[in-house]
Amino acid sequence: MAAIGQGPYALRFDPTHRNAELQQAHADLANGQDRDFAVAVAGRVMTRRVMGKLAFFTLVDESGPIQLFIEKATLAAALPDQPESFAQLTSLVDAGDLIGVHGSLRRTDKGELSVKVKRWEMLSKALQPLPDKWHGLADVEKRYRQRHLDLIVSPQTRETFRRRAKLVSCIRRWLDEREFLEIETPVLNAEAGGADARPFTTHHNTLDLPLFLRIATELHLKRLVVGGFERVYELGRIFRNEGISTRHNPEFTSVEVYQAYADYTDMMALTEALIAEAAQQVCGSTQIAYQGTPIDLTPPWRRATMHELVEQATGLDFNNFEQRQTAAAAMAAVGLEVPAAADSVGRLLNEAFEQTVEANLIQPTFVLDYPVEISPLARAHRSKPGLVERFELFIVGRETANAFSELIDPLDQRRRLEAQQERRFAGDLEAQGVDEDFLAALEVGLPPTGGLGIGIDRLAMLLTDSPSIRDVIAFPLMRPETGAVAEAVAVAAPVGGADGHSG
RNA sequence: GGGUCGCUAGCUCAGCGGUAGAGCACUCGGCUUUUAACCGAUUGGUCCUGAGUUCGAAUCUCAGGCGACCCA
Repeated sequence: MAAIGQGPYALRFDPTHRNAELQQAHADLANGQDRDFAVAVAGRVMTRRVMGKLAFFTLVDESGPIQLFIEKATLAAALPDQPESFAQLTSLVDAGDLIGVHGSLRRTDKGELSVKVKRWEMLSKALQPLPDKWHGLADVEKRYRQRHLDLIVSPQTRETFRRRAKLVSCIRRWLDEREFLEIETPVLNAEAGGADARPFTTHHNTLDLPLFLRIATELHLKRLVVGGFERVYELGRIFRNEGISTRHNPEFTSVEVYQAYADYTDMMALTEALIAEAAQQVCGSTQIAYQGTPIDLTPPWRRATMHELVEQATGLDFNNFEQRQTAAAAMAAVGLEVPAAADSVGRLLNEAFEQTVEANLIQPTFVLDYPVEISPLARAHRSKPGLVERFELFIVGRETANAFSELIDPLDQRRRLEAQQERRFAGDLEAQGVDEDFLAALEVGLPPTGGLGIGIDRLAMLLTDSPSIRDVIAFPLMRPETGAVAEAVAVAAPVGGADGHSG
């Protein structure tokens, strides 16, 4: 590189066009014709075809590819003082390098719109070769661990993350337009509440304080509603210390929405409208396909109570059961498992639901009216004893949203959280504790409020037709490869006081 | 947590008890209409790790690592 008087890593370059713009604007150029139109484009060289004094490269920018028509005579005429420009371009530039070129347009005899190169410069030299240009990255593990390579060689991966970005911005826009205010709440908390899940733990050095990463944004958002913000939301990352599967990543993204003076029926309407709009924006239709199955997201969606669905699936009417033992016997009689941890009729109902109904809810379905035992933050149902005003939305058998008429009675809330805390003391690591700051806020007065949480990753899977949550998370959590573990431990252990850039 | 499968060159893969291979990429040479360019030559290896069986192990056995999928 030194031989041609420039370094391998340029400072900057000014492209005049994106490749796709050129393809579109000059679609009328006939085969074999030149167009004296000055352009500069930049991108990554993906393929090279050199044949003596003529060469064709494919240059890809974010918008797509364009061919470079590289003719020795053209380069020599444009740069009479640099007779070696063609030889340098064809010998020094490899597939994978980022270059910028200036030239005019020409459509080749074979019909490929090309930039006829007059000048070129190396913008960034690649030291590592690209994956196989034909097969790409087939190894799933490498795709996740080296996502940058996956993005370079897989248009499908690029499209997935474009769609995810569009989904997120669409949700924010939709809520902003309806005067919901996005307020960021703490990730680090002394108490992890708002959901049943094991939290990650960390530690604040100066305060010598154990802290938990949030498992939900619920409690803080409701405190903001107490404070007078009648419509709030937060779209952000939450963390749950649980296993990894095609549907679970330890950090994932949710949007929680709270609307004062609303109840769970209002949240149902909101959920339908928001997700239908997102599908329309991201997929161009509310009728989509997921892994070959047609999914119709056109509102209104099916609504059914948990009791109805379980009865349809099993023949068991849980309204008839007052004792756990009776319900357990009935479940066993129809061949369902009866876990010991499910210590009430309500928990058994939920078990029966999970075992027999959940996976079959393919089309969007609102499942209504959950047992109070598994819903400590939801308001008691207005007419059904033992139940709460709660729904979960299922699509392709997966829980995609969860909403309640929020529990606003501070005394009832305290009793519910204390019951949860007892379960925690009894060994249930996912049970919540009592958050006194939250309860104190409720005592000031939370208006009647509807609350909703949507799992962004699962929605993104649906709208990008992705079979695994890792396909919609750019850098999913992976166990370090062998060797990296010992190294990481060695680096982490002895450090004290050096805080890097955070000061 | 259990089961199944995978791990060989930078990438995609073959080899399955007897000298570690192919295509692409890289390097060199040739070529003015290619687009998986082509032709010729060269180069490239911790066969995931360790132990065992064997005259001999990428191959068989065991243990471990990482991953994928299914189940709980």
